[in-house]
Amino acid sequence: MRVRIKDIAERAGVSTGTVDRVIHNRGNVAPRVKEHVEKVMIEMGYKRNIIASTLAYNKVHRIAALIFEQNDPYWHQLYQGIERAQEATQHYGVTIDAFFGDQSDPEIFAQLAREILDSRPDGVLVAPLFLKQGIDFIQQCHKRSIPVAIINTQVPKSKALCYIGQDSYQSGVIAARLLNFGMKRKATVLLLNLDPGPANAQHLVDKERGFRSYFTTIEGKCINVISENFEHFNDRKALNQRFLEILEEHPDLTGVFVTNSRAYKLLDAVEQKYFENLVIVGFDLVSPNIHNLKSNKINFLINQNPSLQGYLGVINLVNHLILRQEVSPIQYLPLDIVVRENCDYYTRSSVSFPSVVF
Amino acid sequence: MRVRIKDIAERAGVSTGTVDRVIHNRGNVAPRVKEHVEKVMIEMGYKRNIIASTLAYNKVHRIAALIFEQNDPYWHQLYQGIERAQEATQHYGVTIDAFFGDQSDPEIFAQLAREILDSRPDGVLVAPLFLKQGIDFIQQCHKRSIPVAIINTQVPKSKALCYIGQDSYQSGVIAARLLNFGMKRKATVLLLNLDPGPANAQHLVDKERGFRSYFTTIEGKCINVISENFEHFNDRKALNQRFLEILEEHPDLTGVFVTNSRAYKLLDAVEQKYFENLVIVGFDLVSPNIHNLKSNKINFLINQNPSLQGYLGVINLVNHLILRQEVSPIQYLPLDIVVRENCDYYTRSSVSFPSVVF
DNA sequence: TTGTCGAATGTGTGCGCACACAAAATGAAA
DNA sequence: TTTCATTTTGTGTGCGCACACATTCGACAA
Repeated sequence: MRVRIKDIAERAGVSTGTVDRVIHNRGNVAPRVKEHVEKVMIEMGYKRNIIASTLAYNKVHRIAALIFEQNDPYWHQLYQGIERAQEATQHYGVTIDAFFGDQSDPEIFAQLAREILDSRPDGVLVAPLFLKQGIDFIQQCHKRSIPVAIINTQVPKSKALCYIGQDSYQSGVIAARLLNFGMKRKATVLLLNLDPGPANAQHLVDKERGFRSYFTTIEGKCINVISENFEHFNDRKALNQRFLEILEEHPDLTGVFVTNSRAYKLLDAVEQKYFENLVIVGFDLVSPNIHNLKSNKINFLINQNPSLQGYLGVINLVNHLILRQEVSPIQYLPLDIVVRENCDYYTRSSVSFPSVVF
Repeated sequence: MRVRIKDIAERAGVSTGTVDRVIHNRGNVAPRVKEHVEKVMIEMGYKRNIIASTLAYNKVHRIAALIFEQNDPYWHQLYQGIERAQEATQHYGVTIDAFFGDQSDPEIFAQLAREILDSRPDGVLVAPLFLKQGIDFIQQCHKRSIPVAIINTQVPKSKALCYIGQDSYQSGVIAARLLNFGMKRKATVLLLNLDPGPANAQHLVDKERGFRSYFTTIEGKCINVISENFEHFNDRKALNQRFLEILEEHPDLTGVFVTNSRAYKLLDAVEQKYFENLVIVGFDLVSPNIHNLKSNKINFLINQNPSLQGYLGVINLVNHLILRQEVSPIQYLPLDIVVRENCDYYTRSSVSFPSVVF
């Protein structure tokens, strides 16, 4: 049988109230008594019964999540992870409010951040897509002693509780390694940002650094890395035109690395025949990408596991807030290499989320 | 606020005792009353408060785990996962007894199985390495209404609660795909079982089937697949000799697929120079393998994630026993492709096991 | 009508803990 | 010494549920 407060109290010759005060550091305990009780607790190996504790607290913990539009498949997956965590933690009195920003509008992000701060949540989960506004928000939370779990985009030197996501630099390295597999001695590879641009998005910069660095280390090959930012990724005509220009400029192009989940946009915009000799590496198991992976148009996808990011973000907040556990500040998720043959096992959600807390 | 039994009772005009009887199907409730209470429960969206329920049950759930020697790195990792699950679920009154078998002795397995049955556990976790003895054990548990979670080795048509592990067939396919990357038009590949043999181990058979099937589907290549069982994998001299024989026989050998976690045994036994033009694919992130991966001697490892198997096995039993959740009968873990560049992210255990149940 | 027996229903207690409140001890001032 | 404020310690209640036990009801026979 586990040791209870009552057992400690008996052995120490005090009441349960006193033991309670010692455990919670409520003060008003004679120093000598406190010391003694602490000794007995260690001796008997007391561990708080989280079940009973949670029940007695009878408190609601509100977590606010600042993420992005649900109609983007990537963010939708992330939100699903959060919902799963919500289910898993509801018994502990956790409620989650999600706020959905706009990927192309930092101002909306800042506005939502203000709303969240006004609502005084117990914990915050944030994807700080915009570096400046993100840092500011995290700072404000820190000032109010609200723990913050960061996902998706790592913010250096932040005062957050933890970061959960990938090592962007290394994901660039992996992408390079994958492109390198079938590559000739001399070739050109394209790094393509289908994104508003790396100006305010550090992870794109990191990916490029990792990508380029890999090609400088390999021996016996001479790879020319070119990079391109293409902001209006929904304009298929323009994207098609630009890509054909690049192809013409670089007839030895053998690989394309799309730095986010939008590889499918490229494949949608440009005629199939141009890809026949190209290796394509992209990110994320969103359905249009999976479709292209299965029909051999995309060769590799790197899984960022957004749903796990959302799930673990919440779980870590709960671990901190309720279970009062140590939370490790940087939790890099694996860089899953996904090909046609192992794709299905990553998309089944039944496994990745254990239905159990602690 | 969540709906409580008390709320249901009030609204239905009965006592909490009656509601309790309805919830637990204890009988002795007038049919009309039962129906009414059920209706009110649905109306108000009642959900059992697992925290309070667990506390009130005040029951110890004993889980027995039948696994294998701890001094093998693979099984050691699996045991670590079980220990982690033990920590995570101790608050729910779960205790775990581990029984360690011998990989080369089915009789010990059977003996331990008997011991476990005698101890009348509430749930069983088993790695049925030996098909016959495994099926028998699962059968016996079923007869005694003890739920069984199977890990590591899938047992077809078993009456177990669930299987958690890899799809062996598909892992063979992936291995073939990985060997195929750098492969010439015409070549020989070796499938090597460093194991007592596939006689009683279905997963080895499945892996070979998957492996061979891949090479029959690819076009434009002519790959010769040879397979070899080598039981005395600890006899370095013999292993070296046999491997050199194979090399001599097949000068066009370009790839080796070691079907379990013992790829490092081959590299230990044979001189390095013979591997220079060989692609090696193995299983599992055990430290001698990782070492060889980092020094580029092993090219790919497929991660079977034994620790996650152990962890999820326990978690699923808990989900079934305590949380009374539906458990999906087949839970294939991803076939992680591990190379030098993403290896580290798989070996960090901080992430894969969320510290939270439900 | 009363008594009986089984079914139906209600009540009370404890699980281990958090916290409010009551009680006792201490110590300083009168 | 008494008084009173302050610190220290003890007690009781509730969190939501499971379950044992107490009570009431209803049908039927005597």
